[in-house]
Amino acid sequence: MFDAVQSGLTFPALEEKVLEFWRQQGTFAKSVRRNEGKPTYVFYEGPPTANGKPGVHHVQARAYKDLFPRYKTMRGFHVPRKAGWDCHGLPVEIEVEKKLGFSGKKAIEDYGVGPFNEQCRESVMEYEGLWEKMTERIGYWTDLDHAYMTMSNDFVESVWWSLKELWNKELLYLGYKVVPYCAKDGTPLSSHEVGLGYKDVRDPSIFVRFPLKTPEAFGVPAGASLLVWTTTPWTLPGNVAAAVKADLDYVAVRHEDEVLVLAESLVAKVFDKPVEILSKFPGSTLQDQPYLAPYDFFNVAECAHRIVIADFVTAEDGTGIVHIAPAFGADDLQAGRQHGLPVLHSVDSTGHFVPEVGFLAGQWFKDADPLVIRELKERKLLFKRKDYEHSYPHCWRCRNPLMYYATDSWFIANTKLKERLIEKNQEIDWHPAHIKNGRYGDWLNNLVDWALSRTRYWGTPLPIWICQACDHKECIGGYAELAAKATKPIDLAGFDPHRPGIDEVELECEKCRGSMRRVPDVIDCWYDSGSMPFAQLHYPFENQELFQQSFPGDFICEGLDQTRGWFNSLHQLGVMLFDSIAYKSVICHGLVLDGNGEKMSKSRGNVVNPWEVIAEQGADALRWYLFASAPPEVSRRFSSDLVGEASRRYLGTLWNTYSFFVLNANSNQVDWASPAQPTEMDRWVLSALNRVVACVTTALDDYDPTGAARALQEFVDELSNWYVRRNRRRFWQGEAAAFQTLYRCLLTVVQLTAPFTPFLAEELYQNLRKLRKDLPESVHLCDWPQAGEQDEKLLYAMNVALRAVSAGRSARTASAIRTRQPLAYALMGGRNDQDRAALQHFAAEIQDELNVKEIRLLGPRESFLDYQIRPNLPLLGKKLGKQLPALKSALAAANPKELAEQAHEQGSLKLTLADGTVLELSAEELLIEARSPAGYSAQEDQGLVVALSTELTPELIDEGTARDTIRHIQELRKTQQLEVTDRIHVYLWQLSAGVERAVTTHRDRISQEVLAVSLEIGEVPPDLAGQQVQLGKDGEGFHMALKKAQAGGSQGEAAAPPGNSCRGVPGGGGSPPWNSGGGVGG
RNA sequence: GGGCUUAUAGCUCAGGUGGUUAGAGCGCAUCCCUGAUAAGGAUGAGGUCGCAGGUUCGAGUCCUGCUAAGCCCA
Repeated sequence: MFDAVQSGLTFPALEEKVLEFWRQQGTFAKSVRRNEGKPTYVFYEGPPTANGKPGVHHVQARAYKDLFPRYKTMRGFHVPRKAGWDCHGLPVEIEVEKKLGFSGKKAIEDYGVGPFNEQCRESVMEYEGLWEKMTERIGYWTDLDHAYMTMSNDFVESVWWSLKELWNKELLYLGYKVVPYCAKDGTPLSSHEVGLGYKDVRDPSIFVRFPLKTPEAFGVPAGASLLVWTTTPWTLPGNVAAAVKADLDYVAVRHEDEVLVLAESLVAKVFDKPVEILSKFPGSTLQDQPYLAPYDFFNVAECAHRIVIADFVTAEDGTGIVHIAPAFGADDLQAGRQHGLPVLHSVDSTGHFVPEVGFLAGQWFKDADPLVIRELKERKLLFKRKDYEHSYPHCWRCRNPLMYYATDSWFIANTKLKERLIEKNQEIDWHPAHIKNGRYGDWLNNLVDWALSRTRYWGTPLPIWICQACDHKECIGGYAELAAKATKPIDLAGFDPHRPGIDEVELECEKCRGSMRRVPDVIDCWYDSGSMPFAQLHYPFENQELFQQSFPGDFICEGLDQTRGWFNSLHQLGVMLFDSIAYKSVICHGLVLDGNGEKMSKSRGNVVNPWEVIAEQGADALRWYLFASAPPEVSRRFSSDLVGEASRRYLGTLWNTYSFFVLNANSNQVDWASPAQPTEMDRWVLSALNRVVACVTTALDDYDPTGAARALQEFVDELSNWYVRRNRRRFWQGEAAAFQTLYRCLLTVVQLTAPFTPFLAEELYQNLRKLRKDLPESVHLCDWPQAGEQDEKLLYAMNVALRAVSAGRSARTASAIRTRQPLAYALMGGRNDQDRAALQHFAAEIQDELNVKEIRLLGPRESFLDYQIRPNLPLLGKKLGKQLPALKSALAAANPKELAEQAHEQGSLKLTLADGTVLELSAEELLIEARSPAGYSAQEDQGLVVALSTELTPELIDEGTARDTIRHIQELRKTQQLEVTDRIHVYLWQLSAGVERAVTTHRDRISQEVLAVSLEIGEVPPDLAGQQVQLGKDGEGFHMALKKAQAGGSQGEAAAPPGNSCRGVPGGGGSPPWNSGGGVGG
């Protein structure tokens, strides 16, 4: 029938087997192909760089990236999945530099850009093999054979096309960008590199006088000066303006014999002694006031050396007046751009002062501070000087302090489309939702133009050529266009668009026939990744129709840190090129932390190797943990133990249930064909199944993998620990309805779990499919299950029953009477009619589970019950407000039993408060709950009362003893390693009086339960070793022995009832007498 | 320095619109059950719900401030 479930098989080994099956069957390709022609669900792969080894955090992203496409495939969508690799960028260059032992651009240029870029090209895919292995092993289905690569000619050409589109829309321009710059190495540093080199240093901070030219204009005495603060004295020769904040208050003060202007709130900090305040005005008053520049080495147009308004000015340090040198600060440059100020490069790109700066010419910028200070002091412009310690970035290679420096850069004027970008962002379905108007919304609101240039080597070359003669500029949008305009022929067959080859290509200027050369920059590699929706298809040179169908994408998923990275570049390019969003839904996942909650990083050495976890727990376990443990956006701690825990709970339970099913299905002749009459339990579990189908579907549609996983987990737990456990006897007896029900549950769960744990799902499915050859050859080729009807009343009733059982077990424990000992009856009461009906409905299940012979349902007015009465706060809170505390104390003082009776009889009751107020309350406004009656072992849960009668009769004691005996014989069967189906001869002797009575009375039952063909009482077997059994009670006990009966012997009379065809299933005769309890009282 | 996020049991996490005794799993201790058995169940210990104020009859939940951690930006 079904393949026997192997014992001792581990999940990792099973997964390897499934992988082989998928490989042989080509299951992934089939799953994509089967929905061709149906609506497409578009997934975009955010390309990783394969020049590092994949870690657990990569597995995390890939788990989600796999889940939703698998789900959508089962929902009938066509889901092509193209892999991709990010190839360009500084990280690649740095890796190669490390390998070659280089530091700085000069070493690269000496080595040769050509050979260097060749090294980069190879390095990019250094660990491709490892990535592919990992991708396959974790079951991430993606088409690696047709992966896009951002360095391929086709990809680069599409990027060029898009740049030309922007060029034609006049969105590309040349400007300055302030970058952290190492003057020694002659290179800008990435923010990552800057972060590597912070050091605490001591720098001068100086207060300088900028004499005002016309202070009378705003009522300040002639001769007054601005008091300006700076921590970089060397930038003062580049000064072009002073900035103030418009809504900050400024004052003119008299200090000794001079008048100084500064922010009011900083007066006390700047001056040691009290000063006289002459006048006060907002910063806006100072706008455009001219001042005498500290230096006039440059011939600056009229626009400079005046006061400007800037938002970034604060009143926290200094004087509230900021010196502006646009060449040496991002804020400065921004202010300069806003107010049309010139950029003075008083220091050149090697870090030395230019010849124009007289006394400083040729000085290294950082050595100039003391010289400037001395010079200012001589000219009496220095007001005061302090030293201060701060953390300042240094070059991680050469240890020299960095210079913030304005360099030439090409920009994308995306701020022109700012409103549209913000508008379109509203269409994106962000997960978590707060990113939309939080982190990403803020970013868009504070948008600045995108600096595209990178003065590096390994990247997409910027396709802009400039005429050496007339400065005419041209942007090239494709290779054919390039070949047509190049002065020398280009062989497009062997063409490489990368540096340095492309640098050699010259064009003829269409304006002056002069020679045009390419600007040497490469572009920001974020632009590459943002281009992937069209560039992966070589659009518009090919695949025009395909692109129309696959843009925008339905779903993308990357780390939260990509908000301003890939998520942003995609959105920017989508809006700028196509006036569209680029993706509809996005999951931003959090970080994977180590077991101590620390970020995993190479330098800390706490990176968990995913291979170890996979070898130990398996890929499904790892995937399941990632899905179930926390929502994607939450950073979670990670350890192999946590994965193991999640795996035991879900995978283990599901496996157990499946294995139980197969074991029993194989040892029975189950009638699978004819529809069997379901029991109430069957109907319940099928309702619960429908509920979980609906729940998982809704959660996945809402991109909530954790909600889906947890619902699934809860159902599997209920299925195993309630449905299967309650129905074990039905399975032993081969009852068709039970098998058909469990089969349906397992098959459906296997389909539901297929996108989450694809390996286990496949393994179970292949075996379950043996019954139904009409099913597809793989679970991943199945349709997603449809949710059928749910019987809400039944679901509610079972919930009540489960709570009653739980309370009953609790009462059992408290009674100190073992569960094997049957009890005469249990009293049960509910809060309302609905709960009481539920208890009645499942009385048989409850009494069997608790091993009581009868359940007596308590009516609402049982006189011996205690009651507790509490206000129904959601109702009364609104009605009474401040009177609530008085009501509570009145209720506490009253006799709850009398009040309950009054409420039951009249439907309402009157209550007198301490202040004499009489309140009339309806029954709904109070929670009247029965409490445990005295004299019983009772437990109560939210108004549900379960009280066990603890009085034992001799008959009950005998039944208990008989069950004890059975239990010990079964134990002996196990220790003698008999098969479940083996028949036995049983010998009992030296029985105590109680045992003898019990065994004699229940002799047939005992025989049936233990599959005894004979049960000898009082006879010592001649050649068998006996075992003594001591029952817990005083002196009760017996000796026992058993031996296996010969097959084909005189079996049957005691064990299997005539006509029962099942092959040796314990308890073939149905329920034992202690489970056939009486009816339901009440 | 700014923005966003997070903070609940030893660990991992739940706790719509404020409401009654703050829950689950794991771990620990004790016990029960036992042919799904390397499972299952019960009980217990373990919480000032990060801290401090405020609003309210009532705050884990709403408001303000602070602290810590993380991410992004400067």
